[in-house]
Amino acid sequence: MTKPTESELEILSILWELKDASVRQIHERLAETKETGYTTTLKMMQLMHAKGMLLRDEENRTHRYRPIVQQGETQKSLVKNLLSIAFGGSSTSLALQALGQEKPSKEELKEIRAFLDQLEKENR
Amino acid sequence: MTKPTESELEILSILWELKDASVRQIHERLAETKETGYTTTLKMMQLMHAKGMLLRDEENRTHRYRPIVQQGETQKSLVKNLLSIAFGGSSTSLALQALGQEKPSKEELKEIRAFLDQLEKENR
DNA sequence: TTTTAAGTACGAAAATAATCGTACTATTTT
DNA sequence: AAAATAGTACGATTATTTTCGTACTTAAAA
Repeated sequence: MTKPTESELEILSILWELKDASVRQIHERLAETKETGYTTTLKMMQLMHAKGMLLRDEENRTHRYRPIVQQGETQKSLVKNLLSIAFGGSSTSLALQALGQEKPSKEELKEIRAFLDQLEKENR
Repeated sequence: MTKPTESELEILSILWELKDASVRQIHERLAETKETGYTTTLKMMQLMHAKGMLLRDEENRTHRYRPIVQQGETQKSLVKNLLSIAFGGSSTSLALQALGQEKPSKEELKEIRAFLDQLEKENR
C-alpha cells in the first residue's frame, strides 16, 4: 500500500501543508495550476477516503479531510521505488541528480554534510 | 515527452544495462521478478518503438531494440517530477531521504562530498 | 519434406485512472 | 417563503495502460 497516483499526490501535498481541508479549499488550490472541475476534485477525494488514504470529518455539512498516510512515509516509498526502478538502487546517483537540479543553500549544504558524517560514524 | 510509465521503465532499465537486446532477452529478465507473458513484453516494446522511445533493428528475424532516450535524461526528468510533486521542490530532503535508505559506500561518500564542495565553490 | 519451435503483428479485452454531468439536500440571501 | 448558492453522492464515460490470444511467417530439427 501507500502508492498514490499522480493526482492523489497533488491532493496529498496540499493536505500535508494545510493539515486539514475542505474539498473547496483543495479545489481552489488545484485550480491555480490546472484546469479541473469541482466535482472531479470531490470524486477524487471521496475515492481517496474510500481507499483509506484520507480521514473525513462529517460533523458539518462541509466535510473536512485530512491525510492518513504521512508525508515522510510516502516520500520514503516513492524514493524506494524510484531508486530501484530508475537508478539501479544507487542512492548516491539519485542524490547527486537531485542536488544538481536544485542547488541547496549554505545551510542545507551544512545539513547534508552533517548527515554524511553521521552515516560515516555509524558505519563502523 | 520522456515520461515513461512504470512498465516502460522496467524495460528501459534493462536496455540501458544491455545497450541492445531482443524481446526474448528482455522478457527473460522481466520474468525473473514478475509473472508476465511473452507477447505482453513484445507488445510493450512494439508500442515503445511506435512512440519513438526505442530504435529497432529489423535486419534479422529476431529484432533488436535499443533505447533512444538516455538514462540520464530520464532520471533527470523523473527526479524533477518527484521533487516538485512530493518534496515541495527541496532537493535536500529528497537527497537525504535517498541516502538514508541505501547507505553509500566510503567511496560514494567521498564522491558526494566532492560534489558538495563543487557546488559551494560555484555558489559565489 | 514435414513438424516443431521461435518469431512478429495486431486486435481486443481487462484493469486502472481521471473526468464530469445530474440528482438531490441543506443553507443563505433576497 | 422563494430563489439562489454551496454542498455531497454517485453512475457513467473517457482515457490510458497493461495483458493476452490468435493468426501468420520463417527457420531449424526430425
